[in-house]
Amino acid sequence: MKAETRVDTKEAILSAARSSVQRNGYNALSYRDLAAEIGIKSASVHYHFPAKADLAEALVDRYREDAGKIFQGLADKSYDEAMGGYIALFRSFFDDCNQMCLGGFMSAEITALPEKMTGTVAAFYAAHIEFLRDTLSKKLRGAAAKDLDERAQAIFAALEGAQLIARGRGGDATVFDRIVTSYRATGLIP
Amino acid sequence: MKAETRVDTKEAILSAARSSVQRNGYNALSYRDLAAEIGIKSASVHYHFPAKADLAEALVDRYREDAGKIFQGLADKSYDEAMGGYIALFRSFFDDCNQMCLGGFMSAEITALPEKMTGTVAAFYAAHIEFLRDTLSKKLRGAAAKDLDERAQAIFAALEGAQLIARGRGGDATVFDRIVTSYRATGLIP
DNA sequence: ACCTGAACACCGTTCAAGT
DNA sequence: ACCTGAACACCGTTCAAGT
Repeated sequence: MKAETRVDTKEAILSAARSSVQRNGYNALSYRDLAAEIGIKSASVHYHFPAKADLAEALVDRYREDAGKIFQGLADKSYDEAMGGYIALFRSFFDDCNQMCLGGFMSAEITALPEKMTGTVAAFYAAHIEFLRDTLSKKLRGAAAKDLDERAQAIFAALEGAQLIARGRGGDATVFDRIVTSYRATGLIP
Repeated sequence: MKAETRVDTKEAILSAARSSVQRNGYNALSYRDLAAEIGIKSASVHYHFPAKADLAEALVDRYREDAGKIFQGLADKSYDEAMGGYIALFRSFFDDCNQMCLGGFMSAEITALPEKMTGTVAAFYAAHIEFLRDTLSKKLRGAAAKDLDERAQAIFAALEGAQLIARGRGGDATVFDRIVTSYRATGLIP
C-alpha cells in the first residue's frame, strides 16, 4: 500500500515535534518551523493537530505508550537490572543535545496547557509510579503497598529533579550521575 | 526626593516580571502584557531591559540575592530549624497560584536564553549548595567537604524535582509534603 | 532621562479555496 | 482526504520622535 511506503505526515509531525519539545519546551515549539522541517506549510500542521494543545496531548500520550513498552521490557528483570535500566533511561537524555523528559517540561509549562492536559500528565506520572512500585517490590519484599507508592513517587521526583539541575548545568551528565550516586548512597534508591 | 516617593518603573517591571515568570515561565512572558499591567507601553520596557534575556538575567540575579538574605537569616539557627526553613521555602511556592522556583524554570528553558545565562543560573545553584553544605555540616560533623557538597547538590535537585512534580499535579502541596517525608524517611535529608 | 507610535518579521489560528 | 495562501491579532525588537 502507498500509505505504508511513503512517510506518514502525521507521524513526521509527531516525531519532529517531540524532538523539538524535548530540546526547547512546548512554548518554544513553532508550527512554522515544524512545517518547514517536514516540508509542508504550517496550515497543514493545523489540519492534523488543530491547536498546539492537541499536538501536546498526542505527544504525551505517545510518550507514555513508548515508556510503557520500555517498562514491559524491564518487567521480568531483576531489581538491579530494572532499576539500573530505569535510571539509564533518564540519563540517556543527555546523550542527545541536552534533552529533557517530556513529563518534566509539561509540568513546568502546565499553565500554558488546557485543563484537560492535567489528566494526560497524571496518566504519564502514574505509568512511572506503577513501574517503580513493581520494581521496588522486588527489593523491599515485606513493604506495604502504600509505602511502595510513596517511595516510588519520591524516586521519580528526585530523578526528574536531577535531570532538571544537570540540564541547567549545560547538560552535564556527570552532574546527573553524581546526584544519583547520592540517592543510592543515602538510601533513597535502595 | 521625588524618586523615592513615586514607584520606580524599573522596580515595578522586575516585580511584575518575576511573578509572571514564576507562574508561567520565561517563554510565556509578554512585554506587552507586562507593560499593560504597569501602565506603560511595551517599548518603555525595552528602554529598561533592551532584550528579554536582559530582564531574565536581572530577575535571576535579584532572585539569588533575595535567597541569600533568607539564607543569612537561617545561618545561625540549629540544623533542624535551618533545614526546616529551607524546605518551607520550597513549599511556600504552592501558596500563591502554583508558582515555581525561578531557577527550576531557567533550567528547563535554558535553551531559550543566551549562553551568558549559564553562569547566572550556576551562581544561583551555588548559593543554594553553599547554604545546604553549611547546614548539613551542623548535623554531619565528621563528614568531608566533598561529601557535604555532593549531598547538598542531591538534596537541592530532589527538592526541585518534588516541586516540579507537585506543580504538574495541579500545585498540590500535599504531594510535595509526602515526597519530602520520603526524602527524610529514607535518609536523603538527614 | 524616560517614554512613545509605528514599523518589522515573527507567532498560532482560521478559512475559503484548491487537488 | 489533504494541503495551501491569505488574513487576523498576537509577539519581541528597533528607531526616530517626542517630553
